[in-house]
Amino acid sequence: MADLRGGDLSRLRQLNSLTAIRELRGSGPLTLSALAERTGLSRPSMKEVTDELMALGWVEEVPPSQGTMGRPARRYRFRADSGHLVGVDIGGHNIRAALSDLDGRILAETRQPVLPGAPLAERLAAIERAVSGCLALSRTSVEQVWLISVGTVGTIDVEGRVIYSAAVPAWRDLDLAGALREVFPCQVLIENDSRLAAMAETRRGVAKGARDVVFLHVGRRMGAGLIIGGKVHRGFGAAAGEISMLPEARWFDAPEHLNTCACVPEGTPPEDAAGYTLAAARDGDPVAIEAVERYVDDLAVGAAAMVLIMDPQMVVLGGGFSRSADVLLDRLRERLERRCMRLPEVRASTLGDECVVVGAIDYAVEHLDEQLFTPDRGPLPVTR
Amino acid sequence: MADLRGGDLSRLRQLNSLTAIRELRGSGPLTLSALAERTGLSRPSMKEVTDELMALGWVEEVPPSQGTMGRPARRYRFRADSGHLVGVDIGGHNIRAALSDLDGRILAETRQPVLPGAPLAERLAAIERAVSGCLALSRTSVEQVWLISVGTVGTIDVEGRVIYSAAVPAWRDLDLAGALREVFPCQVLIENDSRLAAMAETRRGVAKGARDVVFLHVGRRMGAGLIIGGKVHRGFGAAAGEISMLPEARWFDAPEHLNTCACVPEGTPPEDAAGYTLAAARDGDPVAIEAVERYVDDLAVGAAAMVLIMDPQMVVLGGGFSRSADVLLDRLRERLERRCMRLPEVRASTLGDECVVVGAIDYAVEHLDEQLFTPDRGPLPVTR
DNA sequence: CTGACTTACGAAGGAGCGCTTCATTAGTAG
DNA sequence: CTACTAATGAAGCGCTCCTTCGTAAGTCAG
Repeated sequence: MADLRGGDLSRLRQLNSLTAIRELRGSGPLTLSALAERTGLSRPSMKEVTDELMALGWVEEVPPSQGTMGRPARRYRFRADSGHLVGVDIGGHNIRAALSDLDGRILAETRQPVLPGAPLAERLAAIERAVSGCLALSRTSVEQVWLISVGTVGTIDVEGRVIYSAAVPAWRDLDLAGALREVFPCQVLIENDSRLAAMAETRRGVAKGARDVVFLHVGRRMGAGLIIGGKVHRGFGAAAGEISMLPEARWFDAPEHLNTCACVPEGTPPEDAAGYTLAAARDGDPVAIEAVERYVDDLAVGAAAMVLIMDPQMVVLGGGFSRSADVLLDRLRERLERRCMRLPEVRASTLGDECVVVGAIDYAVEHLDEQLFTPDRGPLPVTR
Repeated sequence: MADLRGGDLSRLRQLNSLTAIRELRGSGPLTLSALAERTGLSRPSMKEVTDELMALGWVEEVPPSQGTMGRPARRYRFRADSGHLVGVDIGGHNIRAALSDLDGRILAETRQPVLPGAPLAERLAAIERAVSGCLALSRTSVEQVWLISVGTVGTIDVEGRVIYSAAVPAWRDLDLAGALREVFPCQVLIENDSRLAAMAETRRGVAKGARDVVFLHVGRRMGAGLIIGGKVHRGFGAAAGEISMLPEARWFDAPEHLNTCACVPEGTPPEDAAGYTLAAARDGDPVAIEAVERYVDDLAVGAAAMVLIMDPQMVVLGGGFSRSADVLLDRLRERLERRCMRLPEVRASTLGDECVVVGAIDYAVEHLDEQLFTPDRGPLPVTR
């Protein structure tokens, strides 16, 4: 039930302006006639609307397309460059940042390595360096950034305070949103990284267009993100997807099967062990295959729980181990098939390491849209 | 992002009419001034809207309230009696039906006993008897019924075809919606009964107002229904909530702890065994308590999985065993607290056996609202 | 290069909806 | 009976969108 409310005449104009913007955002430059047809308005009215939007800086004219019959029509397009969005991925070893326009098109990316045990101040400084780097790369000033969207491990409450973070202990109880707001003069959004990755996959990855998606983060730690009805599902206490806490789901220690496999040569750094096992399994090493089988056995229990409870359209395998999806996918499918009523599609992430940053951007775009298209908050800033 | 679309001037009127209807439905009879204030319109405009709605039969005038200062204001109210809704609960042993007005206020209820093994035709006949009974009780003709909403065990696909039903094998592959549509000349909705019970609890039961709710059906069979964002969550293949299929969740055989308890006297009919055990546990029988502990141990695993994955605001315990909620609730809470990051509220259903019928009615109301308040489908039938 | 054709533009006039304003009406309080 | 209160109903205005028309700016055929 949409939040429709009638009202003044001016409200009707507002509604029409917003539909126009939405159409322009959705499909490149459009002529007046095309816009009129899509929005259902007459051409003269459409003209008035676009004139207003141009004056406000939301829309601009582009050169008419040539070679058509008849008088060339003016074309208009959404000014995606009238503002910018920043996405940040705060990982254990790396901090990634990306800058995008208002359509979520990525303009620049940077990465700042950081030691897992680095103190708080150092981490925050690295975040600032990563973001500034992006801005510098595309010659954008920080005032042009409308929204910063951050993904990190752990659970984050509604106000952007970190509740719990196993990977980055220093994060606990930190008012992350507040700390970032002091550095960057704009709105700050914080979300769990698995949820943002899930978002990215449904917006531009392998699950594009799906409404209900379960994203499995398989890597040195296990995590999950849910998309329900096309939107990120946070849960009442922002703790949705934490199935790895349940011993019976057998997720928490699952990676140990890969880490402690006998096939891993002595002296291998612990963070490379699992990767080695997966590679060995691909090459047919029976010991490694045995370890992978046991790993997927465990992975499938928690995954089946999520599938049975949610009945999603698709399960997406992401995170570090998803590089070895060829070794994992069929095995996971086979086990899910056995346990679930209806086997959803099971696919591997296509976005790789950028998954979370890109998801942060997509999350920001969604947030922006929501502000834009929610009546009573009115078309946002004007002619920046 | 609301489904806002601008358009014609008449569209604005439509929007205003709908908000007026919504306000009137929400809070009893209202005067013009009150309506105007709530919708944001001016009084003269409001008058025009209500005149139109009266002409269409959606709204009627009621006598003005007396004893107020100044000229008594006309009062208007939504004509909830201008149409009717029917809810049906197809259980193993009973078929319940209820008739309500368009606000979901229940006007009549009936129950038809039916044998678990009854053939298809007999069951359908019982449904028809139950519904006709309701109509007769409140002297309503079948033409006045806008919507029939049915709850049943098993999974039902989008078109109303039964995919799977453990309790009623004859149901399998039956086009239930189609069969009912042949008998009743109106729209037919089919849903899983646990989901409808969940709906009832969030609409008028113990979880009223909550947006994310997990409903646990505890009884001779186990089931679950999810409410996410205030709406029933079906899942992509209408199979959401089927966690009892997962052996590791330990739900499927959980009731056996109660059924086969040594405390149950020989000769007790099998359907009463669990109830006996629960009652004995309440009275302090240590053997029964032991069985209940084991039962809740199992129940808590699947429940914890749902809580960890969804992070709901509330868990509602419903179904036959919830009559013994006093024996179960604290034990369940204690186990969930141990397993989950954040313990949601855990409460017992307050609606009892009528849960599913009432939920069916609520589901019908929601469906109606959605049709009503979704633009482009326009205010439904006129002056019935 | 010219004329026919196609398509878009822009201005003018009209209808619908909501707003404000003001005199009128129907009650209660003293 | 009079003063006061609050709703009613009618009149006039402004905004938004619509339809209709003549005009402008291209392409295409000869």
